[in-house]
This record gives sequence, C-alpha cells and structure tokens, in this order.
Amino acid sequence: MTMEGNDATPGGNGLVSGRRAPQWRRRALLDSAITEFSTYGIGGARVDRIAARASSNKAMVYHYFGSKEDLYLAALQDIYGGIRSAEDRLQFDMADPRAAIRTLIEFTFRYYVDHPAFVRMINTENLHGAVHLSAAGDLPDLSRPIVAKVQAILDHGVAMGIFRPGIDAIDLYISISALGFTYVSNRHTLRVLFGRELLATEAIDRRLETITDMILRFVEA
Amino acid sequence: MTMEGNDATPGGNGLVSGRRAPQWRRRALLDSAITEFSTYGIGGARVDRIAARASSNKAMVYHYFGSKEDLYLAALQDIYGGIRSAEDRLQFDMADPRAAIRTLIEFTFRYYVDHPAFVRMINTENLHGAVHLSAAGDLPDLSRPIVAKVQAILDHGVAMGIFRPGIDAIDLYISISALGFTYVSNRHTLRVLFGRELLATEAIDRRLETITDMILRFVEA
Amino acid sequence: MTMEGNDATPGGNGLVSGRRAPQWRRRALLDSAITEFSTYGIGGARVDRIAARASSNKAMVYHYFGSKEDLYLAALQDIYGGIRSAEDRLQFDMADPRAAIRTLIEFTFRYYVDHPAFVRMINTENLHGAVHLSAAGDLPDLSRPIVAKVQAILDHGVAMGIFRPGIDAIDLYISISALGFTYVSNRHTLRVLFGRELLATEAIDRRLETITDMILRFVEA
Amino acid sequence: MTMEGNDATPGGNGLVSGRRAPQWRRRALLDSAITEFSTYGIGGARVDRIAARASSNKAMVYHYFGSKEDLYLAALQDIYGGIRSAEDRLQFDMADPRAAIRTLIEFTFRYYVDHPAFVRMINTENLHGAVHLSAAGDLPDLSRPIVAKVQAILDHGVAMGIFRPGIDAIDLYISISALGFTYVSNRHTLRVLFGRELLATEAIDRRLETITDMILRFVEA
DNA sequence: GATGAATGAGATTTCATTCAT
DNA sequence: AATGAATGAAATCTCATTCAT
Repeated sequence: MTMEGNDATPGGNGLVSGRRAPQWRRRALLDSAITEFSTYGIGGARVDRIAARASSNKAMVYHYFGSKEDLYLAALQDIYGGIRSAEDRLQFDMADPRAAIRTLIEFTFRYYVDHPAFVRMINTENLHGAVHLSAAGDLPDLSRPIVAKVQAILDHGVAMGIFRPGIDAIDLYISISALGFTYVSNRHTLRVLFGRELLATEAIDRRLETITDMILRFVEA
Repeated sequence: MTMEGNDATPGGNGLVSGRRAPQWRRRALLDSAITEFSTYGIGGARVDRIAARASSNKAMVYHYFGSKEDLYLAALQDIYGGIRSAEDRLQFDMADPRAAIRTLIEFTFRYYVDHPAFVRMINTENLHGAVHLSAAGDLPDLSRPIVAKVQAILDHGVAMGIFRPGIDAIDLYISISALGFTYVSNRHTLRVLFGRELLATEAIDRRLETITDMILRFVEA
Repeated sequence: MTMEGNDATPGGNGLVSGRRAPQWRRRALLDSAITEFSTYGIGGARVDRIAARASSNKAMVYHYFGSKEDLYLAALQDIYGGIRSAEDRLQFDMADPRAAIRTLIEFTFRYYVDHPAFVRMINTENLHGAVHLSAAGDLPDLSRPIVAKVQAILDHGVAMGIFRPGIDAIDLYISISALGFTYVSNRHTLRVLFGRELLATEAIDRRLETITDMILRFVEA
Repeated sequence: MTMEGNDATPGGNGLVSGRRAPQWRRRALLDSAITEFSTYGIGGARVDRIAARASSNKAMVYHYFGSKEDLYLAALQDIYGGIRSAEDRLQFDMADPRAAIRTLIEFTFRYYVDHPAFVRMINTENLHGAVHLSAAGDLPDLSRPIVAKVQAILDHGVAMGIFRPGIDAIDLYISISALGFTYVSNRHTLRVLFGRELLATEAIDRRLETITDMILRFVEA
C-alpha cells in the first residue's frame, strides 16, 4: 500500500528522550518534519509549515529540536530507526535459503513502496553527501545487522549447495535494495519518460517478481 | 573518471537558442546552475552563487532565463539532453546480443559514475514529482529511443535462442539503470552505513561485473 | 578585593517585602538579575538566564516581580540601597577633616572597585536617561545624605583654616566619584588603548594615592 | 553645544572603503547605527530602526555591514576615529605648559559634552568588556598619540620648573578624562540624586573651571 | 548587454510572557 | 509556591527579483 503524504512514527524513538508527558507533541512535530523534509528537501522545507502541520508553533520546534538542521537530523535518525526496527522484527526461514532471500527481497521492496518518505529522505541525505548521517552515524539504532543476516543466508545456501560461493553480502544487499529503491525513487521521471504508472498494484507485484527472479538467478548455483 | 563538482556542457544542443554572440555566457550560467541545483536542490540553490560561480551577476540570470525556476528547467533539459545525445552516439553490435547488452550496461553505469550531477538532478526532480520534466516532457530531445534499442537487442537475442522470451524492455532497462543508479546516488549513505568507498576505481570495476553478471543471467535462456 | 561576576545582596533591606518564608528565592532571583543586567544591559538581559542562574524558572520571575522591567527596577533599587547603607555605616573623624576626606575617598573608590556590578548598573541606567531611577527616586533608601556629610567636612576644614572656602560639596563629591568611577567603569577600553591592567592590586593602590593627592591639593587652603 | 540625538560623521572614515558612489548610504546607515547603539545599547538596538532612520531597509544594513555585530563594530571604530582625528588637529602651545594643559582639558571636556553618543558608546563597549575594541584594537586610527603629547607637556613643564616631577602621563590623562567623562556619562543619575542640571551652559563652564583648577593644582610644583 | 545598488517579502530564530497542572 | 509547556510578537537575517545607469 502506498501512502504518499507521509509514513511516520517508525522508531519507538527513544532517540532523544527528555521531557516527560508531552512526548506526543515532539512526536507530532517530528512526523510533520519528516513529511516536510521528504517533500521539499532541506532547503525547501519551511519551519512554519512543519509547525502548522503539527498544530503547533515555530517556537515549539526550537524548544524541542534547537534548529531546523537539528530537526532534520532527528527526522533522519527516526527514519533510519524505523527501518532498522522493522528489519529486527523480520523472521527468516534459515532451513530454506531460497525462501529466506525471497522474504528479504519482498520486505525490502515493500518497505520502500510503503514508505516513500523514507526513500526521499535517503535521496535528500545523499544530495547533501550524508554529512548528517555521518554526524549521527555512531548511533546504535542506525547500524545494519541486516547484512549479517544476508551473509548467514548466503552461507547456508552455499553449504546446502543451493547457492554459488563467492558472492559478497554487502554487494548483494545493495543490488536487492537498488532494484526496488530506484523503482520507487525515480518513478516520477520514469512515468514521464516511459509513460508507465509504476506504483499501480499489479505493476508493483510484477516488479517484485522481476527483482526476485533476477536475484535468485544471480545467487543460485 | 569521477568528477564530483560538476559535469556540465552535455548537449552542445541549442534548446533555447536566440542571442548569438554571448552564448558563452548563457552556457556558463547554465553550467553553474547545474552545479548549484545538483548540489543544493531547488530550494537550497542560490541565484547569487550561480551568478558568482559563472563570474557574472544576478541580473544576467534574469536576463537570460527569466526566473530561478525557469533556470532550473533549462538546467534539467540540458542534463537530459546530455545523456540523450550520448545514447544516440552509442553503437551496438547487434550480431552479438550478449555483447550489445554488455555495451549498454557499461555505458549506462559509467555515465552515472562520470556524471554525478546528472544523478543528483534526477533525484531532485523526482523529489519534486517530476513536475518540471512533465512541463518540458514533449521536447524531442528528452524522448528515450534507448528503449527501442533494448527491445531490438532482446528480440535479436530471443531469435538467436540466446535470450529467453517474455522479458519486458522497459522493465529490463529500469533494472539496468537501477543497479548502477542507486550505487552512485546512494553512495554517501552506503559509505556511512557499510564503510565502503563505492567509487574507488576497483570497486567500480567490480560493481560493473556484478551488474553485468546479474543482468546476463537474468536474460539468458 | 575585586569580584567580577557579581556583588549582590547589598541591602539586607526589604524594599518590597511581602511573602515571608521563601524570601531567599526572591533574593536569589534578584542577585541573578543584578548579575544579568549589569553584564548585558537591559535589552541584552534574558529572563531565561536570570531564572536559570537562580536555579529557578521564568514563571517565578513573573510571580515575584511582575515583568522584566519591574525586575530591573528592583535590581536598581537594591544596588542603590546597598551603597546607601554602606555609606550610612561610614564613620568620619570630624576632628581631622583631612583624614575624613581620605576616609571618604578610600571608601568611595574601593566600593566601586569591589562592586563592579554597581558601576555597570549606574552606566546602564544612565544609558537609559535614568528613567527608572526617576520613577523610584522618591524612595528614602536612595537619598544621599553623603552630600551633607561632605558639606560638614568641608565646613569643619574651612573653620579650622585647613581647607579653602568656596568649594561646592556636590561638585566635590562628583569629582571624588568621577576619579574612581571612570577608572573602574572604563577599565576595559583603557586596557585596550593604553595596555594597562588597571585593577591589579598595586595599580589600585597607586590610583587611590593619585585621587587622594589630587582632591586634597584641591581643597587645601 | 550639546546635541543629544546623535553626533556622527566623525572620522573621515576610510575605515572600510569599498563600494564606489553610494558611500553616502553606508555613511547614513553608520550614523543611524551610532545613534541607535548609543541610545539603546547593543542588545536593545533594533536593525529595523537603524534602517528606517537612514531611510533605507534592513537588507542594506546586511549588504554593507554583514551583521548587527559587525555594524556595531564599524560604529565603534567610527566613533573612536572621530576623537582620534580631532585630537590630531589639536595645537598645543608648548612654550606655556600651563596653557597647554588648559587646552587639553578644555578640548577633552567639551568633546564629551558635545558628543554624548561617544560617551555612551564607550560605556556600552565597557559593559561588554571591550571585546569589540580588542578585536579592532590594532587599527592605527584607534591608537592614542594623545598620551605622548601629555608626556611632552609634562616634560616641558618639569624642565621649566613649573610642574612637579614624577607624574605619570597615562594616569594624568585618565584623571583629566574621568573628571569630565563621568560628569557627562552619569548626568542623568546625578540629576535625579542631586537635583542639578549638569549640562546647563553655566554649569558646564563652572565644571570646566573645577577640572582645570584641580588638574593644575595637582601638577604644579 | 552588463553591473552594482536597492527592495520587500519572507525565512529562521529569539524571547517576554502566560497557561495548566 | 512551583514547574515545564506553550504561545505570539518581534527580532535578525536571507533571497529572489527589479531598478538605474
């Protein structure tokens, strides 16, 4: 399911903690900020709009986050915390490496499809050379144990003779990610250039088949 | 070779034409604009900086382009005109579909690697829902005959029994693009999260191998 | 002894009185306010900082003082009450007018040296045309019986043939004050312009000699 | 003659130079800034008012001076450049040290009386610990050759047997300055406390007599 | 065509003050 | 009495755009 506007409240947060009761207001501002930054980029985002969307006022933004840039940072962390915790909840059937890969592919692709704000935030952050992520890069919530899981799946598959050896886990993960990420990220220009509505439900399902097929053919022995 | 800063002057084209002598100044402003927009996004771009980088002044920007938005549009068209004309110069060995696919993959990947500003502009345009591209979408310079070429290669391969049938040309092209595009586009966040310098020369070569391998395994019968 | 930071709690007074138990909190806020106003001026003072320095919160400031301006007024009164009560405690040896003048000079100079916040508050109040002091000018705590004492000393000295007649008490007091006040008040710019640390202990002692010498030569017959 | 409001255009400027024709506008903004800062202090000054008083707009302030603080710095330098150049134009009759001292005293006192904005700026700068002056302290326009002149006068007087030896030139200059400076600087609080209008014409003349008398008695052999 | 000055709208940020508990 | 949250007005600063020459 695609929800353009936003897709916030991902991480159980806890990233900053602090104040007592009105954590809900901080949360509302953060959600609004994610929507805003993912819609307009950093330079185009307006603190005014962020406050208004959260039914609050600009001063609250500064009260809770200090500055527009710090707010962006908090939004970025939250967005990453969201996918991280979703990944942590993922269950792989290690007895069936092929199924495990399918699970990973489907999860990853649908996460992008369902969280366009996540996709845009990543793009925005890359536009800025990932300097903010660097600054926050040591936060444990951002680490990606997912790669260890990919490695484990690959190892199992190789041991079982199903997968071929010599495949780099990070490189594979980048490929899985890329095949879905660009599909979501670039859907607007692709629509204009190729005339296809990529996020139509059947289109999504077909794309998932392509990605799964492509990755499995790549790893299979 | 990667050149961060910019990578302008793509189409010798003449999308707007007009004045004759000081076309070089228009060109300089356009190059500067591409650098600026691809570095800061639309909202973060500064007309002042664009003018200064071109050793000119703001009034010239307005003289030549009318407004910041129109300048962005011109930059976008220029960027697309660049890849279009490069694609037009591409030669495929149709007698060897496998080689033809390799040629396409390498060209596409290296174009992204060598033109990071192109990649960023695409991302920026998608952030904005491709509204500017839509507005300029009927320009002949932007159409993508590349897809027809992919279709032709696929058809040849199927006819020769080398490729399996049923592969959608656009979908395949999106995959080829995606495997390289995200690699370049998201390299900063990937570097922070995975600790790898994706644009080191050997890394690029290895990635090209992965992409080629993956696509060929996917299309081969 | 010089104490930069602050020098509050001058009058144990009770200019406003009122609540009984947590008078210490009012006092803490007032001390903090004196530090703040004397450091940043009225416009530069921050209610937030005043509250924080007193380990309290802004609402308390408003609870006790009503407004920032009223707080400034209270601080000003407190500061003047402080010197007034110190002056009241001064003992002059009227039998020796020369010694009495020396006592006055030393007291005055050292009071400025020891109470830089007092000096800054006076300057701040003068910057604002003394409108606040005017508003509070009828408070008995602010009247200056010191001038009557100067007059008495002068009269005694003239009667004893030690001092020359015709010296205006207020004018003399202004001179005594000025020679020390500016030395303290302008020490920062004087340090930059002349490269001398005016508040070094020996410098202070030497300055006191100069002032005493100058005033005595002026009044002596 | 006292002119409260302002008293600008002191230094032949040249402190920053730059732009061509519209130096008059920069000058107007600077004059307005001097009025504003000397009236409200740094924290109380309003960029809006500064622009409006100069019949300009805020953006021009930032165009010419960069920031409110830099504008304050420029104003401070201008103010100091003003007294410096007036001092440079002073002529002393070195054949008559007593007259020379009189000249210096009268010039100094009347400069304060006639330039209340100068006095207030000095006070404001001292309130802030002279950090701005320190930052600009190496500008040649700010050095004080006046002290060398005082020394020369003292030396002549001592050589002629008119003045007593052992008087420190800087200390003497501080005294001369102090006796007039505080009189002008603190006139508002002194008016409230003592009920005298210190800047009435006759009061000024009488005060000049006091200062002259006091200094001469101090230096004479 | 070209340039520096000028401007007004609007952006981010601050801060005195009040509210709810 | 005491506290943290909330707010609106206003302050500083920015920037796309236009003007005058």
